[in-house]
Amino acid sequence: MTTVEKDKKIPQYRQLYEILRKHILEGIYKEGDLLPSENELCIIHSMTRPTVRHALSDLVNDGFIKKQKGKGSIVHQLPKGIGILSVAGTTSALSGQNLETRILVKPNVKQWADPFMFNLSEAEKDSGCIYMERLRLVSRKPLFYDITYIPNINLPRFTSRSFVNKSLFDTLRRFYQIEVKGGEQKLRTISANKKIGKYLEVPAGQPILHLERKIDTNRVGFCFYSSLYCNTEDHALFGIF
Amino acid sequence: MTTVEKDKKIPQYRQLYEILRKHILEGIYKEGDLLPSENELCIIHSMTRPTVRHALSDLVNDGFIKKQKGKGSIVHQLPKGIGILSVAGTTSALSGQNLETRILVKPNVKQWADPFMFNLSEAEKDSGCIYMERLRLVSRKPLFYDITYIPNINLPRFTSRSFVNKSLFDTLRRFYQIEVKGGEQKLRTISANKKIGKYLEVPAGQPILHLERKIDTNRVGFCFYSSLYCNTEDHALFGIF
DNA sequence: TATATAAACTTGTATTTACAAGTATTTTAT
DNA sequence: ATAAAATACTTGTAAATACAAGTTTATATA
Repeated sequence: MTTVEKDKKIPQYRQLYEILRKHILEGIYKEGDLLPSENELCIIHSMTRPTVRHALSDLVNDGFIKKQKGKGSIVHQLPKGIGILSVAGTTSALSGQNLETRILVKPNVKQWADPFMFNLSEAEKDSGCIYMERLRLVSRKPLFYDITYIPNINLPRFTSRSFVNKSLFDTLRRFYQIEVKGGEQKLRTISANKKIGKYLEVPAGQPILHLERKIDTNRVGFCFYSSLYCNTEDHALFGIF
Repeated sequence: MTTVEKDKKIPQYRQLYEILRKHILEGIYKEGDLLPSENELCIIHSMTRPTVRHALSDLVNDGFIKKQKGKGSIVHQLPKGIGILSVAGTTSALSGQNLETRILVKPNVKQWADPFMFNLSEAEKDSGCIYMERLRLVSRKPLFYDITYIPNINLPRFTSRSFVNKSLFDTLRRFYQIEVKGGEQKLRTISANKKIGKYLEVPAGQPILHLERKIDTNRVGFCFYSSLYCNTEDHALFGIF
């Protein structure tokens, strides 16, 4: 009963979502394939149709499948992602193996920048922020330069954790039970300055994509923030809407 | 009973979605406000909770509200949008009045470019495409340069319609009963070349955001495509995830 | 008065049932 | 053999119900 106990708090629709998502990413269901019908999924996983439909609805929103009335759920293979971002490789497919994370500035407590890219609550301002800079590389080439700002609220031992080749999201989820729910982002293009050019290994003046993102979590009032510079020369960012 | 007949085919959850969306955009519910509770909405609109929750779920996905367990649905005012895109003004708020659409190349039937930015089906290739170029201006300043590709399948009189200051989406919906369901997009940054610089009124070499988008509709197998160049100097693109 | 407790209210999850509408298949009639 | 009609299967919409869990408000207690 341990497995049941472990999954006790995870909703059924979420469990099914994770299973199907995993199967799609593993290639068990390939692009264009039909998923089992909703009624079949009900029987297979001992759920009712609304529960199955909740899982499928989330898969649609995350771009893994599209649904067609009268036909079924069609797999819509997406490029692999980095965190929330999906990256479409123009040359080679992106896999976990040629992906590397390098820490430029280790997590340390700071004051918030003023003005900040998003409006901060008083509680956030008062508590200060944990600051870190990371570089994401794909096939040895730097792709993202990411500055992360996390409110310093009830995150014991956070600054001493290692983030090399580990997802920040995973760390937050594993050690602090913080789940990413969604967020908002602003997109701009800028010309690489000296500093960004150095990190992303591009000449100054090259057009760079700048994302400012606010990331919401399941902890009420707890968001974190990211300023992300991306070189889209070889890899386009990919999104669905 | 005409109004009832007119809305006969529109699902109840969609009707509620449209009402609440309108009220939020009109400012009846302002940022941070709580919407009526789900049970109140049930009584007000004579629906059951699953129907109300369907509407609210769509509003969450489209970024109009966020929900908090035990509290309610909180309005999350977004910048006004252009088509699917949301634009965040850095200087002044964006309103419908200072928005202008200019036709650069009137709709005309063409062959598809080869290679095309997305994979095309045989049916799409055979039928050719309707091509048009438009410029979107905000406060007299060009913001988007948009090249649109629409498969020439069963769209009588399309090339003779006017699109000045009219949404392409509205035209497709009104005259052809085609509704936009969603889509996918690739984001890149480029340096403005001479042509794009001329249209967007920026010096050549300026960083420009390039979006390649495939837009799905309710007509099975019918998508259209857009290659969009955006000057993000004054207005950032805005998105939720 | 201040604090702890209880109640009321809110959204989240889940089941069961029913029918509508689009798609695919099978059967039937020509 | 072909075409039309019927059938089965699929997703879409919707109601009624129940309980869990988080938030707010009201109440009782110290």
